[in-house]
Amino acid sequence: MKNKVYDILRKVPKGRVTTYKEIAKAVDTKAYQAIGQILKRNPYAPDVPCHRVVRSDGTIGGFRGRREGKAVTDKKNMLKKEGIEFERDRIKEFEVVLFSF
DNA sequence: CGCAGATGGCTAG
DNA sequence: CTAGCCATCTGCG
Repeated sequence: MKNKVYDILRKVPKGRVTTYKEIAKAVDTKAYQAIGQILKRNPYAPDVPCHRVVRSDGTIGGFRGRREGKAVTDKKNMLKKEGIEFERDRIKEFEVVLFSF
């Protein structure tokens, strides 16, 4: 199923983001928690833009868990370049850029 | 190669 | 706010 997760996530267009829950639903899995792990240790770094995945409330989520602050800035910068505005560590137009499968 | 521990986000009270 | 849940990932022998 994780394979599907990657596949789904790869479908996310530039400038859009998704939530762990949405992915879980898309892959027919209730363990959206596992998505966090998958993205954290994203083995498909270039194929799967894990930085486009956020929490259900618009926060970037576990991306700041380990590299407190530094990685966050990086992700935010990447998303910002794609046209996603950030409010601190939360997405501003989250509902707008939110991509539904 | 196999097992166990730990992680990560969402829901409910 | 805290605790629990499910699926996955990592480390060690």
